[in-house]
Amino acid sequence: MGATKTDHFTDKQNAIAVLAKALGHPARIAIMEYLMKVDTCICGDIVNELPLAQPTVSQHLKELKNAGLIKGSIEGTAICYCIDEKAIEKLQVYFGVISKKLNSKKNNCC
Amino acid sequence: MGATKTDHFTDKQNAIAVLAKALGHPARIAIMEYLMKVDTCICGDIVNELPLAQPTVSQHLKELKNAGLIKGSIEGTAICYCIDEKAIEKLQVYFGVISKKLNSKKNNCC
DNA sequence: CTTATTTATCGTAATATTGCAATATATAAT
DNA sequence: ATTATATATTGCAATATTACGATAAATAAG
Repeated sequence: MGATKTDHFTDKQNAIAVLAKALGHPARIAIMEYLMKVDTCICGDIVNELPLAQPTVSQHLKELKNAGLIKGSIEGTAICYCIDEKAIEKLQVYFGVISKKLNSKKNNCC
Repeated sequence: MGATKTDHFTDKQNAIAVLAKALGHPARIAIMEYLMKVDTCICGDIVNELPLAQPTVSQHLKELKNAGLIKGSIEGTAICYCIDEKAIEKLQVYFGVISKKLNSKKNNCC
């Protein structure tokens, strides 16, 4: 097969998986970190920052955008990309809750 | 092509990407949540919990294990899987830091 | 030893991802 | 209008992922 069976899981599970999947590539992590570093959410010198060709970077940006992790607004001939805080917030809360639950359980069974 | 160029990125970036990638599938999110829910970190009734065949579940468990997100210990004929807290901790800290930085910046440029 | 139970591995088909050259599109500047 | 600049899209090859049936491996029970 090869196609993910998304319909069998809850919306919440799929939502987290979409975010995680988008971050599941070092280039996209690097893009997110670059967007963090640059104060002004400057655009496509991301290409100069990464060891990848322009079409490849453009594709990674598209995936981050589709997942809702970044936003982009046209700025003349350039495009201004920046992190969508809401997505990061979701991940932070998700792992925060899990982390807290694990600590309170103190499960040392394995 | 098709192969990820991991060698061009930092170890930290690759490490986060590995964790995120492993969680980038709803079945694996569901497995993690099931392991959270069950007090005793019970094993392979995960198969009964998920709408996937046993070999598929086994494969997903292997990927979670390879990524360091879960641990497994043999318990007779069964296997006891449970979450590796350290991995969750890493993710929680990572997104916590980003979230905090974003809040302090209040960047509303896009 | 044989049989059941549980989990892992192999093999394979379907599909997805990664990466880039070539090309298209869109705005800015001259 | 022409040219330069920035980004997106297309097309394609290489590789990876997803899913599962069939089968293997390993322990437990009889």
